[in-house]
Amino acid sequence: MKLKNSYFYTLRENPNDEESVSGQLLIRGGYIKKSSSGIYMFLPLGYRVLNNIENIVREEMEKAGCQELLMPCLLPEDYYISSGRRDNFGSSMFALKDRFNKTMVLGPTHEELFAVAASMKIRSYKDLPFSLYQMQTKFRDEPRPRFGLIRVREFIMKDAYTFDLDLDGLDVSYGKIFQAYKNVFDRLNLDYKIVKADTGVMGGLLSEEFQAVAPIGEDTLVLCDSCSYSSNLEVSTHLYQDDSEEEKTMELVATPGASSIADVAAYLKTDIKKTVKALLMNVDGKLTIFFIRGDRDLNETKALKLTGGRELNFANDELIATSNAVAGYTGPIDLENCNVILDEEVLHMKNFIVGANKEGFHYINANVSDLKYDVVGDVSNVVEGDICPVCGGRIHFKKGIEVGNTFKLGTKYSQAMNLYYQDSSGTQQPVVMGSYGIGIGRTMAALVEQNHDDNGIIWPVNVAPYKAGIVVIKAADEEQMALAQKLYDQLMDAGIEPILDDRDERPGVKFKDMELLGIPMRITVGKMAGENKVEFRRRTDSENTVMTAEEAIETVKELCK
RNA sequence: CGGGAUGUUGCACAGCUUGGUAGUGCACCUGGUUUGGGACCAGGGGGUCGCAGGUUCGAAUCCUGUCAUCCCGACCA
Repeated sequence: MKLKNSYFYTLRENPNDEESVSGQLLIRGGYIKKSSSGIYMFLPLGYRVLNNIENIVREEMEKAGCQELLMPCLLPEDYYISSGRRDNFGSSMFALKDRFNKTMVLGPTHEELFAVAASMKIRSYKDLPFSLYQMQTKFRDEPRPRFGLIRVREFIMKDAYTFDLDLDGLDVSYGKIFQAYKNVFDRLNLDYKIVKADTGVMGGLLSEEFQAVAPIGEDTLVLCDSCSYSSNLEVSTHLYQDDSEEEKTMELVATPGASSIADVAAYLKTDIKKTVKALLMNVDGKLTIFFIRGDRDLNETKALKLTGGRELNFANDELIATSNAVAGYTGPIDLENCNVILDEEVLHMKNFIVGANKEGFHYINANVSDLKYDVVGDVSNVVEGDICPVCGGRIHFKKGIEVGNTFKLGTKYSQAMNLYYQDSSGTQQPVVMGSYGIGIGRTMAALVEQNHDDNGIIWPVNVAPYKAGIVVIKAADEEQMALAQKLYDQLMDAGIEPILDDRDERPGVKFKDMELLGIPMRITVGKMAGENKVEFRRRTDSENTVMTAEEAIETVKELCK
């Protein structure tokens, strides 16, 4: 691409409405442009990067034996009603009416439709296994899109689906795609972790996430210092430490004005870890009170799973008033008319402090035998320094961007969508499915988050929109232009399309743009053009290397391998 | 959906408190001087001040409503 007469622009300043580095750099480099909240144009450069990532994903999927197809985006909502997911997605699904007043939706993910496609092929056990995938635009009406391409409402996802006879078959198919995903992210040179995760709205038996490590990530990855334990915070567990104190007798003490757990601990001059706090929640309209150690947070995913609830919010005063709980002083001693849930960790605590259900009072030296509760379960979040559930090492956190996700779905969708096969004994059996996604745009953003400096993006060679850039110092100089053109032609012949900056700009502008864009290799054609000499430098280098034009071509070819 | 903020030319912003001819930097056009890390000088083009009402002789500025965008939270593959 020659910059003169090409669609190309860069911005010198950061956009005022973008916080993430990846969003800022991609916008400034003219890769993407926001069209509305969470919806972006992929401009020529951005589209090339997107295609490069897609092609790597495509190659690995094909290698794993997956076949590509293309599903529609616009679907009757009936598919999701059949699977029972219409309500799960709720308002995060874009819906519209067609001219016959039929409700259509924009697909947020396509398990249902793939099950329909699979049903065309599957009659007997001899038809299995196989797998399908597509690169396609997905729509999710996120409550709060943010961070450039990281959380958006319209995005391209590579989604794949496997169809198997049984769980053993699923394990094999799952393993193949899982390996393909590792290959993809390894090839992209992404710093990533694979973590166990909640199955969420997808349902099923197992979910694992591929998380690009980045401070801006919205997921918390729980990792062990000494083993390979890795898990999303939403499903992480830890080993409990038993308090070795002798049990004492519970005692009522006045704690005037101390209604927050931090106040209570300070007032009684105790470690906050010796306190048990109450979280008064509304689970599907029922007052549910969770008791967890004072320094921990409630984990909503676990809480909902344990209670079997669908929606969890803080309880309002009206709901609290239906019980004898006293906000700020709630304790699991004598609660009535509510569901009382004790975090499992409390069973390992001794002589702790709890609310007395009496304004201005707490109990000290409480023990589990003093408590009245309905259910015990793990409902709290792990914190850094907790004990690894696998090896006993210490836990630490990292932030991650979820770029890929794999699910063992089991038979949830095949049963809902009537996808059965006949086994060798002639009986109908539900097909066992798996589902697998990679966010292409999100992966692009994650790469920028991990690969940039003060001057701009630093693309890995295999996703860069152009692998090499030729900067002509003086475009009006015929000798320089002729050599630049020669380099351009030879790289084109080698199948490596470069950028040729033939604009009538000052050198500084050209260098800055090349760096902002993140072009991995730069060849500068300047004063030494008459001697057939150029300067070469990689985006990560701080110095130029002088070499002949031929050497420069060879170096580019070498680094592109 | 709650809380906060912001909408002024392609981009980034000032002006608003205290109403009176629409500003600055970058980008763009013309001319000149420059020419190896975002040049300089001179001249120039481009804006229904998000939108709709209202107050006023007069509104970018004050009031009401509305829309959009961002941030925190809720929510979320």
